[in-house]
Amino acid sequence: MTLTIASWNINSVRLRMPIVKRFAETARPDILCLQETKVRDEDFPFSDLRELGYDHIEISGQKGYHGVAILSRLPLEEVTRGPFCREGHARHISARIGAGTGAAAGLRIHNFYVPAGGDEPDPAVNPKFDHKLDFLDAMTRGPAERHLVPERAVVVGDLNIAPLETDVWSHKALLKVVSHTPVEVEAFARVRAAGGWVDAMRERIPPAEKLYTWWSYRSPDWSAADKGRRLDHVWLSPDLLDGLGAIRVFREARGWDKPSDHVPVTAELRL
DNA sequence: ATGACGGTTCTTAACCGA
Repeated sequence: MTLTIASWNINSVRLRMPIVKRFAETARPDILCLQETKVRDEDFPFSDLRELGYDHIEISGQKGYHGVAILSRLPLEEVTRGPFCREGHARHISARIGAGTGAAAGLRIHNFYVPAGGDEPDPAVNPKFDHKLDFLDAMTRGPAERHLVPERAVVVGDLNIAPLETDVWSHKALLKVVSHTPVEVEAFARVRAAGGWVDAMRERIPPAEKLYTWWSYRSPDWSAADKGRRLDHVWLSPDLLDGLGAIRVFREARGWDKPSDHVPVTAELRL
C-alpha cells in the first residue's frame, strides 16, 4: 500500500478550515499533521475534519498559541503528547498507526512545532532562542516516553530551521537571521544525525535546487519576490527510505484565499 | 529586508510569529 503523509502549519485551524478542506480534497493525504492550530482541545473543530474523512484525530492544543494535531484515515494508537521541553507549550504529538491496518500498522508519526526562537540569535539575551536550542537538544536526546526512535517512524513538522543554503532565498542575508544561523543549523544537524533521520524532501528535490515552504505575510508580492525559507520538513527513519515515493510542496496554497504563511508538504510512502 | 501582515485574546491595543 501507499500512504500519503502531509504536514502543514496552518496558523489557526478554525480560520483555515476552507483551505484545509481544499487541500484535503486536492491531495487526499491519509495522514495530515497540523501545526499552530491555536485552539484549546475543547474547541477543536472535530466534526468539520471528520467530514473530510479523518475519523481518527489526536490533538494537543492550548489557547491562542502553538498546538499540534494528527488527522488520520487509519486508526491511531499509543499517542504521546504534552509539553516536550519546559514552557508547557503544545509542540509535539506522536501516534502509531493501529493494528489491523495491513502494511501501515505500527508506523509511528511524530508531529513537531519547534519554537521559532524570537529575534536575537543569542541564548544569553533571548530566552526564546535559548528555549529553541534546548528544544532541539531534547529532540536529540529523544526522551524514551515519546518513542522518538528511528525505526519505522516519520518525523514531520514546522521545525523552524532552514538548514541548507538553498533552503533560503539568500544564504548571506540570512546568516544572522533566526531560522538560518549556524548555531541552529548545527543543532538541527545533531537532531538528524542522532536518529540517522533521512531528509525526505531532499531525497527527491536535489539539494542544489532552491526549495521553500514559507513566505512572510509581510511581502507584498510573495511569489514574485520569492523570499522564502524551507522551514517545514519530512524525515524518515532509514528503514523507510526504500519506500519513499513522490514529495510534493504545495506552493500554490500560499496563493489561496486567506492563506497560511506556510504551505503543505506531502510524502508518499510505500509500505 | 526585524518589516509593508495576519493571527490571538484578558480585543479595538498588545503580543506573537519567523
